[in-house]
Amino acid sequence: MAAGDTRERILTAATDLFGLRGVDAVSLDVIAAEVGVAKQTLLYWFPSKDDLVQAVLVQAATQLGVAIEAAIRSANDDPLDRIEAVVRAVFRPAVRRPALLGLIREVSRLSPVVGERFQSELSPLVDRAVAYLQKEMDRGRIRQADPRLIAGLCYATVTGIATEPEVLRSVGWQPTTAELRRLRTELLAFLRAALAPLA
Amino acid sequence: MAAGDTRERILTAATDLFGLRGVDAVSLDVIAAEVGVAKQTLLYWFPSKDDLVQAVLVQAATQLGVAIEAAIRSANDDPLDRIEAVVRAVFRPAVRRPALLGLIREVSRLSPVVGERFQSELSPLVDRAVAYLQKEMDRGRIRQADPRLIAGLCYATVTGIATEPEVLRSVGWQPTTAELRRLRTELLAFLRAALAPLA
DNA sequence: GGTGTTGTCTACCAAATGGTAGAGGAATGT
DNA sequence: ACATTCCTCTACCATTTGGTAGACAACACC
Repeated sequence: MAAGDTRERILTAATDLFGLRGVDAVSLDVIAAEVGVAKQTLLYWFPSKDDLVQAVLVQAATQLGVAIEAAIRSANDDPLDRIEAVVRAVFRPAVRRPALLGLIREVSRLSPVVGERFQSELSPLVDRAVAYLQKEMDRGRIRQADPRLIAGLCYATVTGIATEPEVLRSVGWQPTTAELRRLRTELLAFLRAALAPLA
Repeated sequence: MAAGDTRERILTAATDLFGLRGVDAVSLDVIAAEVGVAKQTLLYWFPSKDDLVQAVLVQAATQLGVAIEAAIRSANDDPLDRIEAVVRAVFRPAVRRPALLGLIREVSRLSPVVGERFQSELSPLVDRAVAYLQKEMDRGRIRQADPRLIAGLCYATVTGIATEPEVLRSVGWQPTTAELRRLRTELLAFLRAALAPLA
């Protein structure tokens, strides 16, 4: 077995399970069983459950950051196009692995030290986004508003819709490929309308 | 002590604690301590934790339904005004007791039977909302789109923003009264822009 | 006064949980 | 050949959790 392989597999399984059922609801035994390894092996790679949670969050934040970075670089200058590119970049992995965003929702419940660590990992990204929104508002290319709250609202919309399929199911939506594309289309139209400068 | 008082106090404490920390993270002992009563007293009123969770959810859904119903009746005919009234009605209790919406987010993780019970409690409300959106789209008073997904998107935005104060804190937001009003104002402007018919 | 009924309690339990102790196998370096 | 380091394991433990058993007091009904 290749070195580091076990660690990787533990991280993957933990990300899926934590995101799906919540950190508290998933025991080390369950993760160990999923990976096919003894519990002590988990505790060898991650000395405590908190350490494992933190590693999962940091990895998730890093992957998210990379995906967003790439999306921004490849998009054209128009802010709505740029935001659309970011949403597309986030939407794809969020749907393929709903665990990832679901996990972020958990941060508030974790021990403060883990939460702070995660937040410090993410805050440069957030600051940049807010500054960008402010700049484009000044140029009149998106609707005038509080850029901090606009960032929060966009985040809430995207995260909420990507992590609550059961809510959509309650309005008769099914997670088929076609319906997923439709959802993404509607989400983007929704955000464009919400952000476009008033005519 | 008045009859039914204990039961009421258990329900209230359980709603707060479940919504704040998650169902799995809150033990019966903690709830009992919060209420100031023995654990067995909880299990007298609610034979199992699942029963307690279900009671909490049904009560929350009922209260939500009543608040929305009242808001709709008192609003004027314009659909955007009507939606604003509903959001205001939901926003107020959600902020005063963030537990309530936070709990609804938990439904997907609970035992299927509890989830279904809750959904059947809520689905008439949802169906009505979707039908209403469809009607107003046909009349051209809100933007043409899939009414089911628009309902989901509005829900995701409101719920997300009301239940994730730590996300807002990461953009420098503080939960003061003034900031709360500002948040509500921006949320309503965001939704109005997202839903208004294209010019 | 006796006989339920209702509501609360103390005492207890089996299972699950996060974590410790330490053995052992397999590479690797010397 | 031997020691060391790396990785995984079995065995165990203290604590916590949801839940049971049953005592006890207050009250109602007759």
